[in-house]
Amino acid sequence: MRILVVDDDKNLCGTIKRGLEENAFAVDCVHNGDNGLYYASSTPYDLIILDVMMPLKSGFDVCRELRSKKDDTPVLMLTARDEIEDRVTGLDLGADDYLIKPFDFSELLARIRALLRRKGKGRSPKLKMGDLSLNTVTREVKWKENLVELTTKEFVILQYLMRNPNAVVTRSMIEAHAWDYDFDSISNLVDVYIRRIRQKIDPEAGKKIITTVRGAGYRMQKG
Amino acid sequence: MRILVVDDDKNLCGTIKRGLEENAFAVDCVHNGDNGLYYASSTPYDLIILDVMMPLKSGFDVCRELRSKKDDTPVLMLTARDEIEDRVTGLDLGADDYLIKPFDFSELLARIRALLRRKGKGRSPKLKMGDLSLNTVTREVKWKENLVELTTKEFVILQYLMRNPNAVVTRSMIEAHAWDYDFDSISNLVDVYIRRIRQKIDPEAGKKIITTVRGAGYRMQKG
DNA sequence: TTACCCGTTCATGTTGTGTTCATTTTTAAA
DNA sequence: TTTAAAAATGAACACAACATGAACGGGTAA
Repeated sequence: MRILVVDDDKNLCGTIKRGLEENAFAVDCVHNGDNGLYYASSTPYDLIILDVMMPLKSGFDVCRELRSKKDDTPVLMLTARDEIEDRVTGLDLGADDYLIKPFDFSELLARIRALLRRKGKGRSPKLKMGDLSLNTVTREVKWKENLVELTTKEFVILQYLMRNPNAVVTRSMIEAHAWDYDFDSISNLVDVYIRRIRQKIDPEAGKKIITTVRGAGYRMQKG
Repeated sequence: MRILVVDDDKNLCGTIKRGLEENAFAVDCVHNGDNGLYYASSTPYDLIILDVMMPLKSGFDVCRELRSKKDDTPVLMLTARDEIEDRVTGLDLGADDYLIKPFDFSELLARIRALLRRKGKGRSPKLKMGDLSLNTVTREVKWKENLVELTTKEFVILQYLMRNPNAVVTRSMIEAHAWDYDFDSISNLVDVYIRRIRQKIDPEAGKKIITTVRGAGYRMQKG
């Protein structure tokens, strides 16, 4: 899950980024509206967090321009308290939800999850494929009742694969979802991670759980 | 457990805040109805203490607006003796309990505990995980029948972990629940506390009781 | 005042993860 | 069968994340 944070308050950006990364999101931060628009249109994000009050180009402006480009990425607006009446404006412009600053982080997280679910991106916290199950809340992965210990990156990648059952998931897709904006693509990082995930789930059956589609990517079959 | 106190009497607020913090609650204070509403709607509290008599917006007003927003956070009303007849009004508006000023602090505490229990937030006063047990009322923590002496903050954090068995609890989550509203997040305070708790429970087995989930946070396994 | 406790910060040590790279194995096409 | 590209593999390294010990300072009690 990739999230773009657009806020001129670098401090707040940092806090949000850290918190979200703890929750297995990949986060990019930019500090003005123009960069926000640029990032948003050049990369597929699952959600965009937009501060309303920014110099030069406001969150409203960014949101309006996004929607006029038929970009329907979920947008969560951050507004200061005395801008509350702007809420209506924001929602009119196509924002999906708003949050009043200062806010509690768990509240932000809850709203993000709700939005992703609503947009069909997040779905259930429990994923299951055959003998393999994954719980995004407890961060537990089980293979035939045995707990599988995965690192953060491994967990993110497996989760992404499981959210796309039966589909071929290309390396670039995995890279785009699991890493930040700037990623040097000429590397076999994804291969290495797939190997490790397979190994940890089951040293023998691993290759059957995540199959290789030569020339394209990887695939997990449902059932 | 986070509590919001709304009372225009700053002195009383301070007293309540201090008393509750000594009993392992995290407390925010605001001094008028508008701010109360704002805080209540932007942050998830476990309980709200509302003074009835406040200039501009009364406790009744705040309570009414809260409930009309489908917010069912437990509300404890504080009323002066000569406003007793207002009791009915308050309860009608959705307050859960009331207390007559001046009151005894232990009485306040008892009612808060009762409310939290009733609303299922406090759940059982006794938490248990393997050889470790924690009693929220007596504030006792036992490890294999041995009493463990924890400071307030240590107790709050351990309690929070134990209320979330098996789940990964991130640093941001711990910070949000154990500290007041504004917390400078770039610090290793949580790490230090975890270390102390582990040490006090059992210098050797500590790391097994509270496990580290690298890149995410900490976890306590049930069973 | 002095002494003490607790919450907090800081500097330093330790370890696991993310990443790179070189080499071997598999696969599909010539 | 041969060959080249794609993928798998194992090992090594760097650094960020975490662990740890010590010290500071404000508040409280003796």
